[in-house]
Amino acid sequence: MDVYKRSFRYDTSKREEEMDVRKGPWTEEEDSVLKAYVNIHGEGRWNSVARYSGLRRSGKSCRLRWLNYMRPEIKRGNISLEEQLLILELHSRWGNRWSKIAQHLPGRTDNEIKNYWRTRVQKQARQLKCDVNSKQFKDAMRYVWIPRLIERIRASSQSTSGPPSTITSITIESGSVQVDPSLLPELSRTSSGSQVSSVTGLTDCYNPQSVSNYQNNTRNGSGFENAAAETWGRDDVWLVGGGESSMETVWNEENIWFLQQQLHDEF
DNA sequence: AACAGTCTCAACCGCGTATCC
DNA sequence: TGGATACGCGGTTGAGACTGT
Repeated sequence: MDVYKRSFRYDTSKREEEMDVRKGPWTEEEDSVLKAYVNIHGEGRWNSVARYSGLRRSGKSCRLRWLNYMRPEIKRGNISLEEQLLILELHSRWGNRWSKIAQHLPGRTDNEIKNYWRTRVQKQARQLKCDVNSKQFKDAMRYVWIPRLIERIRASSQSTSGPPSTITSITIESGSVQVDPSLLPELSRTSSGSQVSSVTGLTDCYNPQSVSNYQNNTRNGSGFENAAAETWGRDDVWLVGGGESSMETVWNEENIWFLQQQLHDEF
């Protein structure tokens, strides 16, 4: 990569040109300089950080490095099932508002969530040969992926007594998953004002009968949806193996092939 | 072991908005 | 009020890691 390539933007880039700003991966030394500076002066005023810390980096670069990598509360490691569930739900509500979504996942950055979406979710859409924004894919998420995630969250919370989730909107207690209704209004519509809605009810929303009801209530069910309703209600169809990630479990090859058939019968 | 293809994620870019003077 | 500057967001890129042949 050309780490010294120049930008011709007017504002900060103009200054960057003048001061020979460094680009590319950060070194440990740069990290410690940034950390020391932020510890003393606090976050914000990133151009000042760049100017006075001695780093030959742009303010933007300093900000990004701090927010996405160096903040002490940054959480590392795989996105948990609860986090996946929340990302799917919040994305269905807000779309690509990554920073807004990230606000509800403590320790996760917008960049991380964006990467997760692009690498995992969009990949599934590609495999299904449909657009990630298409109704078909959204239905697949809503009626297959999300219910399976909920099922797995419940199963894992029953089988382990590990530390509670750090996600404030979803908590797991004695085998049931509690979801903050303010974040999932669509799913909590039936909870009549209680502070949390149990996913026992949420799962019910996704059983085959409910899917069928949904179809009747919206439009005459298509072949895709009818077949999906019949298939997605059956756990054994989607559970292959045991230890893999929830996505691989749900989107095994056989089922992707099946969904592809159903999706393209529609066209 | 070597190579090719794929995946992951840190970092960059451009643009829109907020703030300052 | 308007221009300059700073900040934040979403989209994109590409190097390195990983996986399959």
